[in-house]
Amino acid sequence: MAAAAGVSTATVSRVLNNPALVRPALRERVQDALRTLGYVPHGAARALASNRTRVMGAIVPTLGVSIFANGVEALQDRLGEAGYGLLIANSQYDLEKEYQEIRALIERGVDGLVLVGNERLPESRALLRRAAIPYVVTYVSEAAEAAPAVGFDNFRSAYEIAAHLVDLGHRRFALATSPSGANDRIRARRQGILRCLADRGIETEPPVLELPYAMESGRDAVRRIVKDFPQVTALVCTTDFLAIGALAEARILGLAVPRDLSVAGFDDLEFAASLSPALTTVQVPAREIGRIAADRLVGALAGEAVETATVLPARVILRESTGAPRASALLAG
Amino acid sequence: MAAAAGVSTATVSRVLNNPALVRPALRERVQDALRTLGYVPHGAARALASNRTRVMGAIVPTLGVSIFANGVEALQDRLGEAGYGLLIANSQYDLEKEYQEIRALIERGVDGLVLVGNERLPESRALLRRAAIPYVVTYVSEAAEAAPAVGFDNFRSAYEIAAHLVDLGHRRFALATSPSGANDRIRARRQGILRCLADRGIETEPPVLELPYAMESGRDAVRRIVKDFPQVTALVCTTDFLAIGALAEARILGLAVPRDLSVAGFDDLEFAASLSPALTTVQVPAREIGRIAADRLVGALAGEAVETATVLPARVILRESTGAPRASALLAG
DNA sequence: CTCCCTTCTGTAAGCGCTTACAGAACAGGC
DNA sequence: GCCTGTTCTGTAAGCGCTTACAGAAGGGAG
Repeated sequence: MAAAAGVSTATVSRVLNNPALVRPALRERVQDALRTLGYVPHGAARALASNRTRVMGAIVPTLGVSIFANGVEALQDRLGEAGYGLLIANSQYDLEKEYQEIRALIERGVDGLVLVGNERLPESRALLRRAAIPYVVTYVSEAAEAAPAVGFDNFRSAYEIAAHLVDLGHRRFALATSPSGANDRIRARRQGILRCLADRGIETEPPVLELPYAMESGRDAVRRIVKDFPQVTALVCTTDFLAIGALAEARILGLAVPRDLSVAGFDDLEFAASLSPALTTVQVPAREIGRIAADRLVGALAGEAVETATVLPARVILRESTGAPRASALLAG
Repeated sequence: MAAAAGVSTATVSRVLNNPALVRPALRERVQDALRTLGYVPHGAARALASNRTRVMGAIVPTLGVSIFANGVEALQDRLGEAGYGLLIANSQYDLEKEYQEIRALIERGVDGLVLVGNERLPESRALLRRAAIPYVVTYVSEAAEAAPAVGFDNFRSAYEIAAHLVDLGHRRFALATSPSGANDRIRARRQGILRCLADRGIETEPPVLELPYAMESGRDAVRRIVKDFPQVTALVCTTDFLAIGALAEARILGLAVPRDLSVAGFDDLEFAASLSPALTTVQVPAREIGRIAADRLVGALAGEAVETATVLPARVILRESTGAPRASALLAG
């Protein structure tokens, strides 16, 4: 390659990495040669010599949940624009697996890392510290570690959606949640809901149904409510998945939503708006999170000062699945 | 590191890559040192010396479509088990962007590549040829190139779902499809449907509505049908997204599904089964595709002979959104 | 025209591994 | 105990780049 343009490899390298260093005439000669030869730099050699792989890593619980899929897509788009690649891995909501994946990504030499949530094994933190690479924690509003956070306030949004239901007149609640082990986002949502009810003077302790992460679980929740907690008029779910299942089961059982039962979700999946009734839920700024996480990482590598936390708005979207409870329910409550 | 165990770097390398070459006693001494020092190999140096990055690349149209998100997740899982990482990129259904991403991934030195579909720029093919890395094309049932295919038969499945509707007694059809440019899968589905209708002697040429890929488009389709093609009793969509929008709009307009209008989708998204009515659609084996694509790539690098094509079953799932047309419609048709 | 200073280009030393090759260690046969 | 053959380990040469350093080229002042 260098020979073809009659220059040294050093000059070629400069044309590629810092063209301003090379006199225009020479630069163009090299660029021509580059083009006609269809030269493709050797990434590994570059990485070894420069100590930068130009690849970032991201570990999300699963791509099967669209807020993560969308976040990763936005992350990749932005990183691509900045000249970085993206290595991905899934933790499956398992801290041990997350540790393994962090290790694997560090070994592959990622320049930076995007993680989800604040819950992490001590070994993971140690690994991160030793690797001395920048990383951001996402989908949460504050970082428990030195890393900046990019996300939204799960507690607060959940609090607000519960408040909306209280304002509508509901007094008897039930809560359906996916497993909260190793998932601080879900725990924050749950706590936000319970805290709101407590603050608003709801005296009846709401049943909390912790169920597997699946639509089927939402159905179970409704069956349980009908059977064991018939006074309940509002079901708050910590994810849309559960809420969608709940809506489906309510229809099957002949419960009118929201007249007999109000249902609220969280995440605002694409389908939430097209359900019948359309689902009241919290819109999660997934793409925004991905985009900003990319910027933070690229910025950190460029030596920018890091923000501690970027808290994005997560709005409650009022739709048809929540409404005032029936008068009879109010009396019964 | 080597010093800590009192051996040469060559021996350490052997312990890591081919332990059988090292005498057990020495091997353990080295492994101990490895552990206590928390040694992490330097990926780029390894890649440079061995000419293998242990990273694969995948380019999908978008992660926002869950069949691709699930496929990528399964792909990553399997590759991870085999010791490979996964670099991802999105083409956004744009062949030019796909070319750019292929180039970027090759430059990063991926050992193999997973692509979607058979439609590709000549430049992309040239790049792939020159890079001389194995790759597989997915979500299609045959490869137009030297690469093996891992997927299912879009044409055939679409044909079958159309046949189901004809069997139910439908004679007036409409077709809603997402953009088919740069998307051979969608084109195959469309052709499968049209071919079936032709084979079955449906004489009225069905209107084909090509619309943007969005739920909203499904709504548009139903409005168009009501307005311009009132005799239509069956709407066949090339993706569930459109079908779900169609179902939503039908409800709004007071059309009973399937009595007034049968609606069929394609993809079997998670929600398809929970809609009301539940959607008749084609189940796409996304995870299976990801898993097998990983195996093919890993196998090719291990020198295994390549299969030409792996065609997985994609079953039609009959649910509630399709049924016999009203008698009056039949007469009108 | 010479000298000095600035700007550009080439030389060469790595980056941290893998691996061909050669030499050391050991076992077995005589 | 010596020789041969086998098994193991060390030596050293890269892998294809980047970059510090030095040397060449060019420009202006005297």
